[in-house]
Formats: sequence, structure tokens, C-alpha cells
Amino acid sequence: MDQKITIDDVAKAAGVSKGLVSLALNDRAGVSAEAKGRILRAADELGWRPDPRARGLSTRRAYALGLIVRRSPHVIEVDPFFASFIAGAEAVLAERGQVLVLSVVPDVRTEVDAYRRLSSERRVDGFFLTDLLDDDHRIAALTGLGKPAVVLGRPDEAAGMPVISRDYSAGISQLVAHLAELGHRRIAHVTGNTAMQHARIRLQHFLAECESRGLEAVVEEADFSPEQGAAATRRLLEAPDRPTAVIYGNDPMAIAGMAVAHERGLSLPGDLSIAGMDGSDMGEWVYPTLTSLDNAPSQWGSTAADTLLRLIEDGAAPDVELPDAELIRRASTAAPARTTSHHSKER
Amino acid sequence: MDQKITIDDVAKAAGVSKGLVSLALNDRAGVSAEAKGRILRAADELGWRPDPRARGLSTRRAYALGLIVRRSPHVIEVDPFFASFIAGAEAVLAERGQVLVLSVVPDVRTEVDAYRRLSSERRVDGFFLTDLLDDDHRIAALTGLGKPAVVLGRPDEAAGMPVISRDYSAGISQLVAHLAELGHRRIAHVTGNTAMQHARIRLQHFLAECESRGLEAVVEEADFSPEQGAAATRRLLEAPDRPTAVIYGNDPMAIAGMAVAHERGLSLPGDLSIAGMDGSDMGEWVYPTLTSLDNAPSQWGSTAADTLLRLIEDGAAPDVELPDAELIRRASTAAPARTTSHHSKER
DNA sequence: TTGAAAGCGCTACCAT
DNA sequence: ATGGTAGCGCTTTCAA
Repeated sequence: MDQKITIDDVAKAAGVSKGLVSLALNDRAGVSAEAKGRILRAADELGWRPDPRARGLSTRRAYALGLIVRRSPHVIEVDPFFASFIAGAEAVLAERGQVLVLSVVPDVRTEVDAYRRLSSERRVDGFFLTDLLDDDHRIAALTGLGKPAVVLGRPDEAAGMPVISRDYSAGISQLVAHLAELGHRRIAHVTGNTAMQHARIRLQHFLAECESRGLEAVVEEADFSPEQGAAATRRLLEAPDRPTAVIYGNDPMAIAGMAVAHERGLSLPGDLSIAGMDGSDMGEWVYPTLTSLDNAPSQWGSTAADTLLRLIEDGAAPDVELPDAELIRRASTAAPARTTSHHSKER
Repeated sequence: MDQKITIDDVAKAAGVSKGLVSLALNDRAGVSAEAKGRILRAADELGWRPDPRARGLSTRRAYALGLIVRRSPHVIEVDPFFASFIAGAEAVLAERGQVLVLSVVPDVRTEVDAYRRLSSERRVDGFFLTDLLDDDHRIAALTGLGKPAVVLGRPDEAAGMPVISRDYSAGISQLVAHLAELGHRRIAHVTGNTAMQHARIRLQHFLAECESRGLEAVVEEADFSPEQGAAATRRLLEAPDRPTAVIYGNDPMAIAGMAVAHERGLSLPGDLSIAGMDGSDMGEWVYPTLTSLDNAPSQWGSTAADTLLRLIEDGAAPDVELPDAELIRRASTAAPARTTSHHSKER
């Protein structure tokens, strides 16, 4: 009583051969408009959907796309990017009869194993490559597997696959300008893991921007986790000549940094201005609300899915440059207090 | 040069028929130990893995499990549970040649659509049912689809499917006791969406525990989002007779609540004790570090995956009760300051 | 214990 | 424009 309907039932109902049903379904040439209408109607009435397994057996497709997320155990729980990314991709996939196969792994070794497994089991037709590393050998591994893939972020060398990217330079420029206009002269940047492409690029933009404005730039390296964001903030605040503003590589680190500032009795944003990046909604609900750069993860998702499907189906797809990241001004940035060279304990 | 190896190649290499290879592979009776060894070795040398599509066509299996996560746009980005849940499930799935199909949707309507699609396309062999609602009609929808499923959380009525659950009563009891011993007499609970099963159960335990200890209990309803956690906290702090301690239904709300307290100039935990639930690592990196109840999401994942596979393969699987949640004492809870009936602005 | 052959549901090719 | 048919790679009878 369940789904036992096959293409034959539809063919019979429409009074045609199953070959024709197949052509009609995949709207290919060779079917009269009249027949096509009859077939589609019959399929609809019977509630028939082609079985992707059977289809795949002939077409060598899986009608599935793979996403492998690599997160260390303590970063895993707070990352704001992926749920939205997936939701964005999902919208495109559902519409095209595709499905998302997801895997969450702890490290690069396991990650490559996962690509290999999904590929050798022919589970997916292509991959999303995220969290691009410097000189990322996953690109070679992936092309070695011969699976189509799109990469999120701009690799140093030609990747041989479509690249989805977003330019942060304008946003970072706006952000630094915003702080400079408020009167900050000494600004820190807490980076994400600079083995990651986007963390390094952001750092470069930050440094270039400070230099061109004649601002003092100080850099602390972290890894995108709140833990290291907090530790970096402590180092910054303990330094004899602490910065009056800190820009973090992502919002979770910024939020952790705010906690450290509170812990030290600093009032925000008076004693310290704080800004994030990769703007997540959580920035709206912390105190003070967090100035950040928007990133629209779901836009990344839908664009990447669309590009990957195009690549799979047409054998090629163009790179996509997403709209520039833009500054979201909120309450965590303000003019610095007059005295900045001592820890100010006043409120 | 890629994977063009089929079961026939293996059969040829081992000098047997492909039927025998199949039997050997699925270690079924009827294969001599000697032949089996030869076959498995040949498969290994050729690097052959059976194609799940072809297998599924015969066995009517997809060798995939479905997880549909429903999140409203602003809760989506901060939920700590799912990444770990998936990582935990993944470990079991990979080992058993299965794969996880994931979908992220905005509401229940879309969620049911997703179950239907995955089911009618025969994409998965079973589902994980999470975020159980009161009188959850997804259970009926799912049994209507005839797909095996396991449910996370304890449904009111017999679900007709295996139930994975964790008892929070002991943990909540420990938590309330902890606060009572510190001297708190008036304790608030900011709930998650009480349409959700686990939120309601936690509330009940909280109320029962306060009653049995003769404590005043005050309740504010929220929805697990930081936004509403913050709003609920504002309502609590503005009340004439504010509580000295607040227990939140999850950690993200607790963290948002801490921000509100900071915003009002309260010092934590002196002026207000705060505790979370569903303990995530992020609690370690906020200030003050967050007292919470542990929840081990990856344990939920591995257990649920194991149970679901057992159900699919054997047609039945027992319910599982995970170890009781336990109190994680951290720095956000302490004895209340002497004066509690006025907003204390002192530091 | 083993081999041969008939499906599983679809696509694709060859006729017509 | 349409119908018939041979696979796709595996599992599962049925014989031997």
C-alpha cells in the first residue's frame, strides 16, 4: 500500500512506453507536448517519483552532494556558520531533487578519509570544500578522486574548480575607518587560525588598512574558538600599552572577548571597543550589541549549491563573487575614554 | 582508472561467481571459509566496495539515515547540540557503511514535507526525530510514512518507536540543592519553548524541586533563543522582588542572560547567580564560567544511530536511558549578596 | 558449497 | 514522436 508504483505503472496509465515516460520526466526532446502532459499528469496522480537509486545506476549519479565539516571538539559547538549555510543550500537542493550528505569530523586526516569513502561508495556527485587552508592539499586529494567540487574562499593557486568568495577588504576598510573616526589610534586584531585562508586574508586587509591610515596595529593569533579569543584578549589587556579597540576574526571570539573585558571591570564600549566579523545574529543579543561585518551564510549556501550543481551537470561553472561584506554598526564600538594607558577600573 | 571495478571483477579475481561474492560480503551462510577468505582478499586488493545504489535496488534499502533539524532563523546560529550530535552519530554510521542525510528547515510544515520527500524518494531507511513537541504529530506523520524512526526525548504517549532519553530530574535536583545550600531562597527558571517536551519536563522538575525544598520559584517562558533569554532576564530583573538566582533552559540563553545582568551593572555571581543546562563547552569561556548540567550530545548521537540501525536491521530495538545529567559547578553561582530586594548598583 | 540467471527501477539506444 | 530492449551492479532464488 506504500510506494510500489514504478515507471511502468505510469507508462501504463498514460498509455505509453516507459522509455517515453523517462524522456518526459527529464524533459528531453522527442516527446510531443500532448504526450508529455498526459504522462506528467499520470505521474502526478499516482504520486510517483523516480527512484534515485535506479536512476543513478544508469546515469552514474548519486543525486546527492557532500559536505564534510571539520571542527575540533571545542569549536564544534559554537560555530554560527554551518546551520545557515546548510539551510541556504537546502533550498536549492530540494528544488532540484538532490540531497545533502553531511559528515562532521575532528581533523584533516579523518576529513580526507571521509571524502574517499563518500567518493568510492559513489554516495555523492560532488563536494563543498570549506574552511580553506593555506596551500590546501585537500584540493589535490579531491581532484585526485575525480569528483567535482566547489571551494568556498579564494585559494592561492588556481584550484581547477569553481571558487565562491566574498571580498572582505571593503568591509574591513569600513570597520577600521569607523574606529579611526571614533578616535582610536591603536587597534588590535585577534585572528582566527591563520592556517586558514580567510583568517590570513582578513589579517592582511587589517594590517594594510591600519598602515594606510597611520594607525598602530597589534595582532594576536587565535583559532576562531571562544577559548582562544578569550586568552588573546587577556594578553592584550595585560600588555602595558593596551589597544582601545579590538577586532576579532569572528563573532564567537568577540563575545568571549567581551566577557574577559567585563571580568576585568572594563565598561564596554567606553573602556574598550569591540567588533566581530562573520556577523551572526547572536551579536544582537549580547551586551553591548556587537558591531560586526555581515556574512550571510545562507547566501554562501545557496550560491555554492547552485554552482556545484551547474558544474556537475554542465561540466563547468563560473566562479562567483558574493557581494562585499559590509559593516554592521552596533553598540560595542564608541569613542575611547581619554585615559588609555592604564587599566581603568572606574565605571 | 577510477572505480570501474564491480562485483564481477572480484568474482573473476577470486575465481568464483558473483553470487558467492555477495554471500561472502554480507557474511551469510553457504560459503566455505576458504572461499570467503579468498573473496574478501580479492575485494580488498582491488579496493572494491559494493555500490549502495545497486545494493539498494535489490534490498530496498538506502543505507542512509535522515536527520531533519528545524530551527527558526535566529536560533539556528547558536545551537550547540547538533554538531556534536552528528559527530557522535557519524562514528557509528561510517563504521557500518551508512551515511547521514541532513536537512535544515525553518518550521514544522516544511519539516513534515522533508520527511515526506526523503521517504517517497527512498533516500533514507529511517529518521532521527529530535526536539520532541508536546503531543507531537510528527510521530503520527512518520509512522504514517512507514519509516523506522527513533525519538530523542520521552513522548507522552507510547510512540511506537524506540525512545532515547536522559533523566534530568537528578541533575536539576542537584542544581537546585546547590543553589539552596548557597543560601538562595527565590530562584527563577527561564524555560525553553514549553511546547517542547524537554523544556516542559525540566520546568516540572524545577517546580517540584523548589516546592519540596520550600523555595520560592518564579518562571519566565522563553524559546531557547538568546534573544528571548535576554528578554526574560530583563523582566526578571525589573520585577520588584527579583530572584537571586536564575536557571536557564539551555546555555545560550544563560549566556545572553549574563549579558543583560552585566548591562544593568550587576556583578556576577555576587548580585545574581546564573546557571545553564544542556552544558556546552562555551560555558567554560564566558565570564563568569557557567554552572550548568552536562548533556553529552555526541553520546546522544552514537546511541541514537546505533538504536536506529538496530531497528532497521532487526525490526525492533529497545529504548535507551542515557546516564543521568549531572551538575557542572563553575563560577557563575555563589552565595547571594545580603541585600536582594533592591537593584544593587554597587560593584 | 557453488554457479547461473532472474530481477530491482530506471536510462539510453536502436528501431520504427 | 514513439516502442522495445539492453544494460547499470547488486541480491536472491533455483539448480546442480
